[in-house]
Amino acid sequence: MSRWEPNALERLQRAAMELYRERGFDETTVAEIAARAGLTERTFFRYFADKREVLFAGAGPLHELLRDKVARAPDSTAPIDAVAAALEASSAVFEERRDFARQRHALIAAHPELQERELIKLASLAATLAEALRRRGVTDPAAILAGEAGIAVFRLAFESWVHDPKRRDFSRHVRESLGALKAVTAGKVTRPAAPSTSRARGASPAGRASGRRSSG
Amino acid sequence: MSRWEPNALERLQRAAMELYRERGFDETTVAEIAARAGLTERTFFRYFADKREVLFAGAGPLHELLRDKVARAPDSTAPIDAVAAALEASSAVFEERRDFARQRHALIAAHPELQERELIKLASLAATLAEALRRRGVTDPAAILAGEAGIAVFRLAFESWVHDPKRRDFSRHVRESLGALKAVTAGKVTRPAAPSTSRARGASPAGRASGRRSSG
DNA sequence: ATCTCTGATGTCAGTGACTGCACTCAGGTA
DNA sequence: TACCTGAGTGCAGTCACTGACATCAGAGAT
Repeated sequence: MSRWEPNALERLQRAAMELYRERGFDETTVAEIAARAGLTERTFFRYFADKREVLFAGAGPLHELLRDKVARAPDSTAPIDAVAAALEASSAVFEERRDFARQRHALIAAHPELQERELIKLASLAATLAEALRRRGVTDPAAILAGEAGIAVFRLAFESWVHDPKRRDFSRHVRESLGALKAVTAGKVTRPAAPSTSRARGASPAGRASGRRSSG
Repeated sequence: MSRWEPNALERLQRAAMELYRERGFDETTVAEIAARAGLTERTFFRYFADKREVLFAGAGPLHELLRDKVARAPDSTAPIDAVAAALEASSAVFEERRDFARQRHALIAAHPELQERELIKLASLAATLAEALRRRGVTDPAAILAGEAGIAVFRLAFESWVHDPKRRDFSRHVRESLGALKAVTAGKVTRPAAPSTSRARGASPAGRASGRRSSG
């Protein structure tokens, strides 16, 4: 038997998530989180750098997974496709905890200060992807841009996955978003033709959200 | 004669910039900034929501410029190119204050908490671009992705512009970065051939923009 | 000339995030 | 037995940020 309950870190994360959801991020104090976890404020700050970080810790395995998948892509694979394959492979990570992911996403969406943290974490993922590509010999503007593009795809895919009433797999949303990105950057997407009966939103395989030029 | 010195906001911004550069962001207190501007801490917080915001206020005109340029692009222009045209048009804004932009950029690069704020401001620019595209009739996954892609281009262009020893125009860096993005998302960039004569193939118009770093 | 209203600023007294430093104490090891 | 270590605690302090209220020059009204 040890002196303290085990899993202090997980207890803190759980307590924080509960309290942020119950009464809001701003209305929750760190002391309250610590108390619910059976610890003190001082201990909270030993585990997490600040009040926001408690929602973002633990991204290490995701970084490793992406690094690994990019490294293992066939030699002939283009950078953007190696990145896409890595993102698709991360599907399992999210599918496993769909509900948690949704709750966390809603929380972040409601608080700008949490969005800031989310964005810098995503930038860090982009950097991981770029670095993995460099190890494959991809040179720099391309490596950086493939990483950034991958994260743009990831964000859009995540958003539509979270809200997908059909609960289709995350990897499917990644493929659709990538298709949409390729169409957009190829200049294949334009304004709709004059009558504009377009159905907004949604996310088809995305390729043809297009007509061909013109209209008012 | 008015009761107070005019331009309180500008004085605060200038004082903050000076102090952050002189002794670092963390080592500067808001009270010190206010004092240097001849005001009190309380007044600082009337002008800026927090200690970071003083470096980011005043983005309104840039948003308006981008919105306007996207709106005015010819009907036949593809979304990604309308966005690129808007970014190129913003060149003047940066060229006018090259030194200030460099100093500010160095400051942000050295402080993660400032990067967070920078990222959310860029996300807001992406949203502005996406909204301007929607007004042109572009539907949603495409509008969002064109906005995000534009910001990825913007970031890369800004970075290489700031470090460009040849001091070429910002708009030129935008064009090069856009070319690199198009090559990457078209899958035209791959690892170098076996003998590795470096220089990734197919990065056509912009492949070798900003060659800081290369491969790994 | 005085009156009043307004807007920019100041004063003051908080709250709570975060930090440095010294301390406790069960369990393992020499 | 004595010592060390690792996980957590206690405490005092700094500073970002806020709400409530006070001040006071100048503009316009009377």
